[in-house]
Amino acid sequence: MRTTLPEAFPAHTPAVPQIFTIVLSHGPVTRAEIARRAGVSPAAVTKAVRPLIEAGYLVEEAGEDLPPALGRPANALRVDGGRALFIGVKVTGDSAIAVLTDLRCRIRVTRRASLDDRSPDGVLATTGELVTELLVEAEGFGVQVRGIGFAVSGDVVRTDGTVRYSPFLDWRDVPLGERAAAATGLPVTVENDVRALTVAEQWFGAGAGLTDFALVTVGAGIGCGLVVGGRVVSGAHGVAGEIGHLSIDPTGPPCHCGNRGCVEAIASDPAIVREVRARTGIHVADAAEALALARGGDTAARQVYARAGEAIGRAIGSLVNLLGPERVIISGEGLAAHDLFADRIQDAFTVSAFGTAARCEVSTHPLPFEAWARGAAATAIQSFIGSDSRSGGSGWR
Amino acid sequence: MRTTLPEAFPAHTPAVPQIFTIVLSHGPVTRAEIARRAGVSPAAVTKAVRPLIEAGYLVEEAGEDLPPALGRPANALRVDGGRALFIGVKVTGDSAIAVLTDLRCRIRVTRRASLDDRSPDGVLATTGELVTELLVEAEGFGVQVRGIGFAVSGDVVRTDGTVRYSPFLDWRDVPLGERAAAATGLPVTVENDVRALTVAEQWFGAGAGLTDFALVTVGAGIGCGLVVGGRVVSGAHGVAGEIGHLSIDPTGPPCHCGNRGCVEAIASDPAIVREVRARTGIHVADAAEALALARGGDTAARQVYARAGEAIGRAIGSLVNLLGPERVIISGEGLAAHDLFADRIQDAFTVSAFGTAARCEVSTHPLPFEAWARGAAATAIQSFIGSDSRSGGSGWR
DNA sequence: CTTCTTTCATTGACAACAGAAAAGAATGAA
DNA sequence: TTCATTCTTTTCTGTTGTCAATGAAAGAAG
Repeated sequence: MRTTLPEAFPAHTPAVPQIFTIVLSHGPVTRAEIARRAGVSPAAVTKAVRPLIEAGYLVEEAGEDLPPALGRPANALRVDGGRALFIGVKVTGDSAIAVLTDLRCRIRVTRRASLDDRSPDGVLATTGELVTELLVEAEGFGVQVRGIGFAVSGDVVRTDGTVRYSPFLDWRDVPLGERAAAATGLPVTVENDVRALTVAEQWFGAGAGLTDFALVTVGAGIGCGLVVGGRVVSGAHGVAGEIGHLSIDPTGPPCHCGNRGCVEAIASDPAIVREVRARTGIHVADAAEALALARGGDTAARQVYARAGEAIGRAIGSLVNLLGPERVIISGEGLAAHDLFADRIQDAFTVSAFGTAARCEVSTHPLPFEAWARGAAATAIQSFIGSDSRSGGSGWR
Repeated sequence: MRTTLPEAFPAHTPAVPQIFTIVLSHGPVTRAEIARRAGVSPAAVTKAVRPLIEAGYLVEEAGEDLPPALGRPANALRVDGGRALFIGVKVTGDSAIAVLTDLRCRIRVTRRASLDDRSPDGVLATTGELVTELLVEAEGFGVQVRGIGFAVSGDVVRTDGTVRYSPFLDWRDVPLGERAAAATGLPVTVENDVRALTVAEQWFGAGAGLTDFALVTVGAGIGCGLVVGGRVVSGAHGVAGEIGHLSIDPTGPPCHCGNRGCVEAIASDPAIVREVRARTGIHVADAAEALALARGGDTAARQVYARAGEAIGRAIGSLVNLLGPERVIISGEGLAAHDLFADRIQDAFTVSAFGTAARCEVSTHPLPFEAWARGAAATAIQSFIGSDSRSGGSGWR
């Protein structure tokens, strides 16, 4: 027996997605504050939030305000995360991870599976099982799952749910969204993995409330999500943020892209492993072993990490010079080596950043691997509340 | 005797600035086409456009359509540039240039003056004279000047018309807009020079109709204006596009910014002069002499230009990898040496650009020096038609 | 203990805007 | 001549959000 489900999201006035997003990312917030942030009248806020409160998506926060305030005390609003569930799926080259989140993108359940068959059929079969399991879990919460998001690395067309090209999966023009929607009967969003993670950070994470920031992910590859003027950058051809192929040193090691000295050819896990082997003569098997060697005090190995940090710092310097963001968030599995290169990143950045750009704050923000799947869920939430159509607006010309 | 002046711009419906901008940058265009581009109904276009036609800002283009069309022939609209005039002023370290343009940003009159006194008072005096002369010229057209734009290099706060810091002028926190408005009684806009030029290109130039492009200016410095998602990028702290301080080579020549191998330390006019002197032993006085030497066949000098081209190309590659624009437009006085480094720019870009980013078209687009002042006028036009408030919109969070 | 001030929230009237649908206009095709 | 097609306009209608006034809930001031 399942409790009654709330109706579709009552986004019947255009300002609703904006207002809801403000409440979502700015915690409990008063109507007056919402009105100021959104640049609309308080009356408009009152009218917009009423249906949301009635539908249960927003609740009034009792008491706990900033006590010493003049005038009538404000009633803060917050999102009741429990009124809707979402599923986010991250697909890598050899595994899939899926999370069940609430409307506030808090992870409730996590499921993983290894991926033997990378073909579209194989991936759909594996992720389909994960999704089914999570849908069963969801029944325990008595709340319906309102959307599924997929995060895939590569060239993804969000608007039509197509994976144009994914090197890791060796996919070309796969209508993932369409197929997954057909299989599950639920709304499906498909987004590039880094952009999905960026959306999650923009709304719920270290980028909350910022209009200009960058998220740099360090690990098997070096990726980057950009938020400029409050909007996630997709580029004219759907590809952007390729910070991994910024060439830092024209005499640096060759990169698989054909250029030399790319950050990815210096600071990605494979590059580090390769370089540690070359410099120490020790055949480390993977990034973990290379890291252990460096932690053990091997000077040559430590130098490899130092060099990686410098490359990342310089690349971030370039990014900051170009875009002038307020913050750069470094994340990814590669942060395991944080202690070995964090200082180098900061130093190289400080040297590279020009003028006021140096005001940009560069910080590391470790994220568990589920965060990638959480990012996928965030895109599903975005779509559910009707925010994606708007924020993707043309900004005309 | 002066003809009757049109009233203030009738932007009484929110869609007017957008629609007017479309007509402005897409030449004669039919209402149906406007509706498609703007994403509004044809009815809305009809209604929005009528007051503009009545006020004389738009006129119906007779006949000359694309002849072989089915159905009722369309009536194209175009902007009547002659119905309003604007003044654009570009201030450099040693001179000021001012242009009188029409509403379509076509230059009608140009005036220059050398700048002996760079203090705010001195600049206001000199530019004030230029503006006065142009206002006199404007009377000959029988049309009122509706706004003045200033373009200044450095950190400029457009919203309040303040020059926060301009190294060339040695200004800090100068309320240029306020003072100029008080002196002239006209609306004044103040914008960073590269961003102003970018606006002009976005509306009237090589970037017309593109949502993602970059304008790279080569000359005494290396600058860059960015348009991402249809909006000019200003960065969180008002500074962006510092492509000149992208470091291309960690072992390159030192730059005044403290880093090494910046594009500006390799490819700016002063850097080229310095390097040509060092390599040839010939004491060339300025960029023109260095250029003459290279054109004369001096191998060492030619290599300096080749290296400059490579640096620019690599920097553009970085930019394109990060932002994925549709086009990069190279301009500036430095293009005088176009024949000496254009190939190198293209080659270096092709090597640096990753994947689909390489689809980006890199083209040179020589602009006369007045173009900088024209950019300033473009910002005045933008402000006049009420487009700046909108396009600078928050895109929330 | 009242009264004032301040801020937040709500209400109802109102104006503006955009969309839908239908009609009209102007052409080529059948 | 009639039809099909496309562009443009008109009228109507519903939605949105602002305005201005009002109420609510506190602290501050006398």
